Amino acid sequence: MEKILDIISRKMAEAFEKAGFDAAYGKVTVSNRPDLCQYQCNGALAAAKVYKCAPIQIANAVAEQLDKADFSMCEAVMPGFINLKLSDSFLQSYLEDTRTAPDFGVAKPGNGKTAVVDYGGANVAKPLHIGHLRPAIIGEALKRLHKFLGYNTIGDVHLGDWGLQMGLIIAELQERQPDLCYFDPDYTGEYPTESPFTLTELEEIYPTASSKKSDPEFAEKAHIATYELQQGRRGYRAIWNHIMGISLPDLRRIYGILDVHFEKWLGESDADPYIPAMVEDLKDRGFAVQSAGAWVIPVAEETDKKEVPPCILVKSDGSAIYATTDLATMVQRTQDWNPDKMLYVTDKRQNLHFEQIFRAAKKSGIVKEHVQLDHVGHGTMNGADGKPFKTRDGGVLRLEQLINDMTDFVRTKVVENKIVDESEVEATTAKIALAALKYGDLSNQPTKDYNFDLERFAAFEGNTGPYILYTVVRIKSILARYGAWEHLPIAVPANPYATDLMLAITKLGPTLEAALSALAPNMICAYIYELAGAVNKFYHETRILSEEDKTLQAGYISLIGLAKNILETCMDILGFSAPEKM
RNA sequence: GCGCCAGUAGCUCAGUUGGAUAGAGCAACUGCCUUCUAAGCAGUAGGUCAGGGGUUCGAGUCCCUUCUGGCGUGCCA
Repeated sequence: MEKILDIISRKMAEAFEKAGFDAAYGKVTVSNRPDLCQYQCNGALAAAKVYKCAPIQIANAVAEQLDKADFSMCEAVMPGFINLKLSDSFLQSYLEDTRTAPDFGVAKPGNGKTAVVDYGGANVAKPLHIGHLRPAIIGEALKRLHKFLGYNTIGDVHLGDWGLQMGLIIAELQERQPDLCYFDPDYTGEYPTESPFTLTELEEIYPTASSKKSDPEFAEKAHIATYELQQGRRGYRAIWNHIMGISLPDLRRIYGILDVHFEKWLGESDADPYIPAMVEDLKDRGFAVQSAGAWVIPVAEETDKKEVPPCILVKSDGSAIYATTDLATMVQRTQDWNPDKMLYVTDKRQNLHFEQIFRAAKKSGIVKEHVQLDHVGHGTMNGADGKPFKTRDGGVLRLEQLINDMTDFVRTKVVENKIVDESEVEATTAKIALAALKYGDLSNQPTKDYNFDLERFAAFEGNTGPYILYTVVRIKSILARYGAWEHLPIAVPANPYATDLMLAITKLGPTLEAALSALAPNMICAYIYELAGAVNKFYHETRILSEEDKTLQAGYISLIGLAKNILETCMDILGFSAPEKM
């Protein structure tokens, strides 16, 4: 469906042309003075300069050319704005088209193209912590947004399972249990299927090892272990398998609670088979050069305002680094999926790294020129006091603990309100808590740091996830009492609250498209907040179930039904959903 | 040093192609439940958009500059 602004702009452009001016000035925007009009055109102000006459004269001439059937108001006002209000018939017929079209008539710019979203960033051997919340939530939302807008999407968790961290664990394990068969280079038998450590132990081993990186002797051992693992040393691979076997189910479980689902559970290790050939090829074609003992790809460009260091392909000790696995992953993705777009959702501090590998990939042809590469660098989540989020003892807060805290907080309120039966408390609580958590995060711009304030996010009033859910629940309640409503046409006479709601509904398509091109789920949050507000105002001012004019009542029902469907669609893109009652 | 990002109401934040009177929420104060869920709605109050220059008919938005804070700056991810 053509967007409403495009339709009006087209009509405005025609009017400009008829009045003897360039059609390009006919662009119409949503009014920033809703008290005066619904839409406005500022083209006459810009045109005045070129045509050397007063903007108001142009505005008047243009306004006269507009078709009065489409507008209940079109007037030129000083200094030269053209203010517009749509006619009821125009708006209603547009809304009826929206209601009946598939996916509300939203355009599908994806058009079957493939987008890979790389957004988990979880490290095996390490429990998910609060730092993993944002990439999971933002990535999931961006993936679903792409899918809704017509992309074939592939979400890949891209596990951190191949770097120095694995060497650190192996080195630490060897110090603790040097007699294990995994460390015996002469061992040729089968390795035990049972892991020598539990999940809990593993979660303690890694941080301990990591804290010993400053010890040169230990660091050396870890580097060697990393190298040998990557070279395929049997015993180390066996340990690696144990780590994966223990970690993955737990990662899946936590992501599952967040309703975050990956199509692919690949990791850095899966890129490993692609590394040798890729490195050889890059050397052969002269893209990789030796520098300070390492092989690097120079990626600095003449136009750079800053110094862009080369992309390190092979470290001086011969092992792979994250740039290596990331590039090899691009090789794999291109080969297997041939994507048109690759998105990386990680902490914004990795921005330079992605700049480097994007350049290296484009320059060397690993990724073709037309492929869109984007790094969605998100900010840090801080505590309510604005300082880095720490537990009482100064440690990093686990993601699961954060979810539990939110859930406990919400559960108390759900129980107090006594709206749902005891048997439904947990399910309702989970939905509200998830909405609170996700909306609280996603409503911020991805790039910005923000302060996590549990009570504020879970507050049952204001601009929060629960507010959106509550709006949907109210509509559901009315619809359930009314009966079948899905096929009722949109037919609501002029009424300021209904009109505002209808205007809000027409913004769905433009909002989703803008969110896609800006990679900004916060735009969708702002939209559903506006839409929910319009619903609640309408709800407050209109008696629906007690309306005696059945035709009018059917129109009301159809309108709120459409609003509910749109809210639920947007919520689904953001990754949460409403309960039946709350 | 260089580079990137941020600075908007007491607090947390919107404001994405430069437009009329800078918007929400929280907190404060005031109204509205015998009527579809008051987790709601309506209202009051709160701003030299960090400071200073500039471009423009018009700047929170673009350019320059200063200040403050955060981050990055070749073998961690």
